[in-house]
Amino acid sequence: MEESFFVRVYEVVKKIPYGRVTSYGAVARYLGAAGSSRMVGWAMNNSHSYDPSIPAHRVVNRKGMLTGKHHFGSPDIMQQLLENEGIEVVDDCVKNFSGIFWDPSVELRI
DNA sequence: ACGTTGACCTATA
DNA sequence: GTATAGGCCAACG
Repeated sequence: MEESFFVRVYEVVKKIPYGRVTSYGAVARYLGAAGSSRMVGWAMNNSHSYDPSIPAHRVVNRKGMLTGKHHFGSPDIMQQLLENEGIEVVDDCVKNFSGIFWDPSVELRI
């Protein structure tokens, strides 16, 4: 299975449970590409080209801040989607981030 | 083809 | 504790 790094990211992101969020670094580390967190961001950028259904809104940066909200077509979509799942978002930052944080390298345990 | 940018993270000063 | 630098790999100009 020679799945590209991007595809790997998509698979993990789609496995994120409801009402949970994760960070780019966590996904990158789970894929064994710790340090290449930027590639995860690029993967999200191309996510619409592979699978538009990818919940990229559940992926935020280390601070829990919605850094890529501007890439959803409208900067409000990401926050709306998160709030729709019961996630409180204030000032473009996820509340109780550590509480709803979902780490694939811990939950999936590879 | 080269240079810069990019939805980031970690480390050092 | 805040600021700056480095690194990672791929795509865009």
